[in-house]
Amino acid sequence: MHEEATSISVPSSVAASTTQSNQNGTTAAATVSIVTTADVDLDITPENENNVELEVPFSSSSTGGSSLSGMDMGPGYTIPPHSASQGDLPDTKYGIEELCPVCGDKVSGYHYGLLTCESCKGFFKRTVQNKKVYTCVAERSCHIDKTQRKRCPYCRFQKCLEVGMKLEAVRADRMRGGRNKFGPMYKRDRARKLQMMRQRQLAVQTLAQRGQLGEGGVYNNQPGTSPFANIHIKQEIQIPQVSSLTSSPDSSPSPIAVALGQVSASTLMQPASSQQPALQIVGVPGTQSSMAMGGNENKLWSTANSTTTSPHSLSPKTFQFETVLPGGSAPPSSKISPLIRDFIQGIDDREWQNSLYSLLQNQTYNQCEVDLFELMCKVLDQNLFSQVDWARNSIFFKDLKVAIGRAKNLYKSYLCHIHKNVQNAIEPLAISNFQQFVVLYAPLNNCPKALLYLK
DNA sequence: CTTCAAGGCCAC
DNA sequence: GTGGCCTTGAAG
Repeated sequence: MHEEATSISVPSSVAASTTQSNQNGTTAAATVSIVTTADVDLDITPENENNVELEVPFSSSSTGGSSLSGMDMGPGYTIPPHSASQGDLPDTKYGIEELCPVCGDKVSGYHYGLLTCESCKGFFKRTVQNKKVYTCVAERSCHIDKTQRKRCPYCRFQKCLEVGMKLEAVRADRMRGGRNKFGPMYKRDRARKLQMMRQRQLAVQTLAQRGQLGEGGVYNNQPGTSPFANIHIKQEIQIPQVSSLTSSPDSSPSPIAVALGQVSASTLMQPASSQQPALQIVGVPGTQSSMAMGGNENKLWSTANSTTTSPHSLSPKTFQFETVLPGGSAPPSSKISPLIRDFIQGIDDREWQNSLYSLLQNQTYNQCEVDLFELMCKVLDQNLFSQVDWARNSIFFKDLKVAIGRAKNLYKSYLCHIHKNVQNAIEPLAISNFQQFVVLYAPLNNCPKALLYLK
């Protein structure tokens, strides 16, 4: 599709390192793709060191918001409050009440790679099957929602691609029925969403009990609400949008953010492509773009339609803070709320502090709300990437004979680092110790290993 | 057998 | 061209 080198953004929980592998797994540089799924699965073998896939339970893809009552499940899907409070699954087809990531309409099922509405399914099918080439009369940044989706097919199709609808799922032979290769992905995504929902309910119940029992420190004055809801800091941070090609049903918000109600209603209509801060990744010919199309015919059409690259998805925006940070190592121009400041200053690792400040100061963000927990997750993500990079560049790391040994060491190191640096920062914020943080966090991510490492 | 994600049909 | 509903057929 985009044969020229293209600067794209991907979520920090999706990819790290320098380039992204193509479909054949061939890539010039090492790739670390991180899929936010259930358990830790570090596959770092000598054979595939240039294409390392990590399945880790951590993600910083949360966005703002703190409502627990609405049971927001992330961009595009929600749990009705009544269902959440009753601890039952909502009476919907997928156990969740989901919105189309393209237009916000009600989804009808998985179509071409992700949950979309019937309308966008049909639109995507017609566009790909008929090789339609649209043009935008405006600036290729038209807002797409349920009422305006017919206005600009160009931007609508662009958004379809951005949120992760897959061109290759449209059959060239138009064969009806059957299943395609995405079946297992749909199944896993469905299971993961249900799991997230259950885990979030568990977390809500746990936190509610903590509040009622008076264990929530200074934040237990409202029984039934999350202490994290009270430390939520409404700051406007702008998170860069990411490439469609990195989006998938796996690109949902962080379970912890979901569990703690940090995904606000204002983000529900946002596609997965605009969820989180990103690493800038420079695509190379035949890597990112080659994922989208199948045969030569499609490539021709794709090339002809390649001007559909959305410019607005790359437009940087600055972030804003509410209060000015007095002194410290933060840049003088930044505005940081006291809680964020306290959190950062509580970290006894100068490098970490600086990376946090630079994260806040230098990255380009889309508008969304951010809170302390999200900030922590971002740092943890970045730290994991750093550890992976460091480990992979270590000559001793290559000498480890068993891949799982590497993975365990890496993950253990990661958790120890978290423990060391976050404990002091968390304590003043109502969590009595880091174990409690992990006790909350690990089950949410189906990661009992995290608990083991801390014992 | 059921499920469900494909493509097809057709009123609008 | 759109979008709701129908039909199909491989997978489980």
